[in-house]
Amino acid sequence: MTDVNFKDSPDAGLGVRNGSNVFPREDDSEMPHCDLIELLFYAYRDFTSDPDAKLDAYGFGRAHHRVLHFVDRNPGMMVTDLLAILRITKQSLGRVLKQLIDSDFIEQKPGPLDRRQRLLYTTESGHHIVSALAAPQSVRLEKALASLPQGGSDIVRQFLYAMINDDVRDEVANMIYKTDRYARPGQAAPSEQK
Amino acid sequence: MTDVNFKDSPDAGLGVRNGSNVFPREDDSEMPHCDLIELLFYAYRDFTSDPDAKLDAYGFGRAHHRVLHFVDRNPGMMVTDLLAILRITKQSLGRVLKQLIDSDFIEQKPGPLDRRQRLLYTTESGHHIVSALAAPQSVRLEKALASLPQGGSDIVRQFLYAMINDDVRDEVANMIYKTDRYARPGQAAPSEQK
DNA sequence: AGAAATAAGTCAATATGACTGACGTAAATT
DNA sequence: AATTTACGTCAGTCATATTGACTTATTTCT
Repeated sequence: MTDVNFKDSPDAGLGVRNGSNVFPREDDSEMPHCDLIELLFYAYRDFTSDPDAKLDAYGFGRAHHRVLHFVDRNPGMMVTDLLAILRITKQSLGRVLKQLIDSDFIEQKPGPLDRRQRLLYTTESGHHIVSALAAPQSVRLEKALASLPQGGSDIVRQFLYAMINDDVRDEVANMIYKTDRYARPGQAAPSEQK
Repeated sequence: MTDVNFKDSPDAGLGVRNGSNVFPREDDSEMPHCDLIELLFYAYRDFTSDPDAKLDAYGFGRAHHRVLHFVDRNPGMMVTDLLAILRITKQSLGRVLKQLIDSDFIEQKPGPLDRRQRLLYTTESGHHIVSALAAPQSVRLEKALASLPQGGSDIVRQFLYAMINDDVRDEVANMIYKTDRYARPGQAAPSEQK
């Protein structure tokens, strides 16, 4: 049923699944790294499928997930920042963000220094849903990393990092690897939310 | 302008970008592997952005890219196989596939053994567009892999492979790592197309 | 031979996530 | 005082996906 129907191919399974050297390179002459292009597709397809079922229960989609995730990890972030990360327009974000605010998963507070800003925070229930959505992804990652030899997870980090556009790489690293309890100087931590 | 506005954070840059041990783990207590979740998002975002500009020129979207890619790599594949790979419905595929056939990038031939089938092949122009779309992605991958230590690319392959759902992992490996010149026994190779 | 399953396609209606362009408002910066 | 920035909104559109029902041809099963 989930049979993709290529197993009767004369060369099916050639060189694959044979101990430690799992992936010999195929002929690269015409399309180098084609296997990685496809592996990325499949890996991401299944990785993102994890939270989808849970999202349905709330009537949300992947767009909501992304917003929830980044707001949760960067409490007090500006709408503009979120737009730059997601690479979408204000209008596209608008509907999704409104739904999340209306359903009390995300909260907006005026910026204490710049009152034009409406800084974003997850509510308690927002934080919970983020954890619930991340859980299956964490499990999948944990299993995948566990299958690697020593130091494998650092290699994977390096690889993914190197795949990001050069011009935003540093910004991204700052976003990911910071102590995010106090995103901006003089700003309230999420735990201080009313 | 592309400033994501978190660099004035007191801890900006903490521990990041310092030589070989580029990525120390942050506090994992609340959300393990959160950094990898985000790295995957950013890496895939930029990876898929490469072909998007070129696709626009043809009036196509990512859906067309996916179809073109998999048909090109699996000449003579069935529509049903494509649906299983892309995890979309027949109706969703229908429109995209029709456009690709109408614009002469994909060709359908009745299956010689089972005449219900309409096996899919890329035309010459279809094959060319696939190469053009893959080129920037190959370059990005090449650079990313070059930045890794010895054996890094195999680790990455292993990781991505392990991220795929267990139940389809073998099928996927067969699809990726086969000699795809003769996808089915007794079937014409793409080079034999009229 | 007849029934059931499969491969492919189609119709209609709908949802989601994205887009462009224009406009408004408040607040900060120059 | 003028400009820029942060945010929001209105209106219209497009691409990609969905569900459900139905048709046609062909193969397979009993």
